[in-house]
Amino acid sequence: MVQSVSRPVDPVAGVADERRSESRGERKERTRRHILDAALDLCEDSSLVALSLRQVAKEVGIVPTAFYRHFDSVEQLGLVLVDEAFVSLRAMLRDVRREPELAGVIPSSVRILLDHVRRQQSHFRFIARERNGGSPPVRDAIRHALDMFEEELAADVARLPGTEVWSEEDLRTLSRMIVHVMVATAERLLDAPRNPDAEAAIVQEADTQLRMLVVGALNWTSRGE
Amino acid sequence: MVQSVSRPVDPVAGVADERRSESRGERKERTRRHILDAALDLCEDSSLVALSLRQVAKEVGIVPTAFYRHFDSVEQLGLVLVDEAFVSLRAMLRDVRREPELAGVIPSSVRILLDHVRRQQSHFRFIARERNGGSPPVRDAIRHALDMFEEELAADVARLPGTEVWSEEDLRTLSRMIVHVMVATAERLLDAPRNPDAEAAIVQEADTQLRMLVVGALNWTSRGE
DNA sequence: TGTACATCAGTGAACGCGCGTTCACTGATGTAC
DNA sequence: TGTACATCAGTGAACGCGCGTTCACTGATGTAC
Repeated sequence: MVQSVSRPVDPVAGVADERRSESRGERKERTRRHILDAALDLCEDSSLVALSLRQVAKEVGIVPTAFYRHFDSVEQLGLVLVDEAFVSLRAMLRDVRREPELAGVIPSSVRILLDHVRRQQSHFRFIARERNGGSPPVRDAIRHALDMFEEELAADVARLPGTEVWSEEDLRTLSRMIVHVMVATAERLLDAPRNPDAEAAIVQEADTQLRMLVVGALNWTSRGE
Repeated sequence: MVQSVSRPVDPVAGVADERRSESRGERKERTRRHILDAALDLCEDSSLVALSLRQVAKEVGIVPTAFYRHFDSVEQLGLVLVDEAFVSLRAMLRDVRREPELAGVIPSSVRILLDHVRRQQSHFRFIARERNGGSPPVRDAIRHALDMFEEELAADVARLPGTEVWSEEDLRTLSRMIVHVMVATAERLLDAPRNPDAEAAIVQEADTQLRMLVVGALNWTSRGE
């Protein structure tokens, strides 16, 4: 053994020099992160309910029992992943709000969606998958978070000029459809081979869909006047 | 034993008198049906990937190995379920086409959707779940079937008066959104407690959404003229 | 109609394997003095 | 600064269990003569 210094074997790897300065807490946090990442990776093409604690432990490089130092069960880990995924989503909404020009809000939103889907692929895939396919607790957590997301969006839409005359229900209906288009677009982007042309086509269509929705909503309102 | 006639034990139950007249083929078919139904039931709240062959066999009342007389694997059984579910969906589309009045097409479509979701709950739930959460082959089969479904719908929409001036893309975009609304409505109906008020609210909203879409599409078209 | 043979849906023992969870443990890190 | 003790992330053996799959089988149903 070259590495004969009497340190515990670090399953998570990393450069020795960096390790020297790591506190126990930092180490634990690092392992925790690796467990979360491994779980997200491993359930990529099936579902969290089909993922075993031992698979995760093996991937991380720890003994199965060490898992319990971080989570009570795979399902509890799943709930943590839901929280993390929604942090990603809310960050997206924050970016969308930055667009100052009303006219540019649709293309810029779609752009931002594409950008976030690309960078947070695993989180988006996780939500899409577990929203219907997960265990009831995970499913409920996702539904609840999506509802809140929808409400936030409804509030944003309500701030746009011209919407004052809309009823509460119509506002809600519109923002629900916007969320649907966003979700559907995200799902199609996740499926699309990482092919720029395919991505462009999906983005283009999302753009058209949102415009159609807005045109519909505007004319709808005028009907009610 | 009362039933001392030397017949094989029938795991699938049924009245003795009826059984007497059943051929071997009919019996086999009956067991097969029970396997499919049991699988659909058992994966109700998780996913097909988390379902074991032994659970299914136990539910049906056969020995695990007998499963192989009907299917190669749980996954192959899943593909059969996809086919069956889409027969349900196509039946729905057929019903929708029966509506002769253009004006009534939206409310009648939503009614029919509600009706089919109620009666074919398991199939709808299965598709919603496995569309994103299933194993890759099952997922692909569902996607492919949904694409065909969408195409059929696009063809239906194209037959409506006033759509002649639309581009191929716009037609496709609209029908995709209609499918999205239908899918989303079905999912919400599946979640809704079997409460008439909740169902009515969802149906009402779907109605509004479809109308908004149509209004949007009509005005959209006129922009292109 | 009766007999001899083929078919085949369902049986049941057996296998090796990966699973979640328990438990007592180790030894580096952290802390109190 | 040095020492003695507490903490606690990760270890490794062990457990009983349900899993998919193999195999040789049984005996009612189906068929050919």
